[in-house]
Amino acid sequence: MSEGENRQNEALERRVRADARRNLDGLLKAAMEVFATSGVDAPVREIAGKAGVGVGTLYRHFPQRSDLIVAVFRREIDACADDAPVLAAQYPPGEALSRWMQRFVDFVSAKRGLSAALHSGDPAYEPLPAYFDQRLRPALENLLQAAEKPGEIRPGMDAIELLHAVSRLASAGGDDARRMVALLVDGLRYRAGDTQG
Amino acid sequence: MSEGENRQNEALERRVRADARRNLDGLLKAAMEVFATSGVDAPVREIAGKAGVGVGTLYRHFPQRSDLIVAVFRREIDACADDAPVLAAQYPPGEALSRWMQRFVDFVSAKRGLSAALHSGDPAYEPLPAYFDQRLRPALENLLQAAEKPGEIRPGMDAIELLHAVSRLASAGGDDARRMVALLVDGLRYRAGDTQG
DNA sequence: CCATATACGGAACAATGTTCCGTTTATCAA
DNA sequence: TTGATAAACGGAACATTGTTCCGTATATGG
Repeated sequence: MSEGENRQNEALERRVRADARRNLDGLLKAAMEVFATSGVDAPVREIAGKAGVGVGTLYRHFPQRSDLIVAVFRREIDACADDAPVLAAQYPPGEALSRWMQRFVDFVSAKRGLSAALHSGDPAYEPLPAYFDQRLRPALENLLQAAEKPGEIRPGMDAIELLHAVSRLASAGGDDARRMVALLVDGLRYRAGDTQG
Repeated sequence: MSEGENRQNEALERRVRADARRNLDGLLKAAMEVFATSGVDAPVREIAGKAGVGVGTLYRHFPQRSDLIVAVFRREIDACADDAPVLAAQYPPGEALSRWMQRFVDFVSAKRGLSAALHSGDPAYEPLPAYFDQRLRPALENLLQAAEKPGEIRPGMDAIELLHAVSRLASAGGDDARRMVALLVDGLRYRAGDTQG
């Protein structure tokens, strides 16, 4: 290959058109707003309308409805994961765990439809649980290990399993969700230090 | 009113036609089968087809899709409630509670879509949670009270709240669901006998 | 066996996800 | 600046599914 052709090895074949990027951003913004008010089941046309584009344009950027939902939720997951180390540095292990759990509950409760998408089983949403696990599992694992060491909770709890369970409980929303998650965490504490059956 | 008109006070105005009853039964049977294989989201036409009737007939008996779903699930709830007193008589309170919970988990897990319908929030499904609560709450309340008395679990747990939480966890299905519910029940045991803060 | 209320079947309608394609336009190079 | 062209756009059209409507068929009671 000639050096001229190779300049900027990636992004060689023409950069994305400005209107395309504009519309993609507008669609994400519109979708976030619509999902927040009407829920994730809102008609595609409503989102396209709010973004000021045709449905064809929407489908060019997000080949399936679910792709748009996934794109919107993806960016909401990071902030939650990043809070884990902060709380770990700020509180004793057991309390850091409790607090992050409540933080997580509030997050899932606020995003109506996240839990449903997560547990739908529909392969179209598969990238969402994948990202969810990849990002949140290490966060929770660190908290669990820190609390295991001094014997505050039972050892060997699987982080993914716990994460999924809590996200299910969280979908109830409100104080019920918070109480039930607290109860579940208390389950981790029950007979935590036992060595005999 | 004359005594002649009053004979058999209810069912006075012409008894239901035999074909109507036949079709209603057939629809329920078909729906149960279809729900079991294709899930509760299966098209109405599939159910009508399997029952050998037109969609008009289906809608005559079940004005909304959800009414059919509710009708199918309703009858599945009773058997579960009736097991509570049996287990209570057979095991010590704490174990009876654990065992019934697992029984309940298996029940909800088996009926894919029950949990979703239960927690959808759609007013069309309102009769379902209502029946669910009415039938299962007393069953669980008795188990809880029996286990509270000897101090095996913390007092004051709300049966409905617990029921809803467990049905959410149960929708995961499989061993994960069983483990998480067991963990939640252990939460009830954590510091059960404490009297000071 | 007739009259009639009841039930039936399926075409038609409405809402919504998705595809298609003729039209418009941003980008690049001359 | 301007023209060629690949890329993106818009929205009509299509497919699927819940629901309604109404002309037709039939079970029931006399």
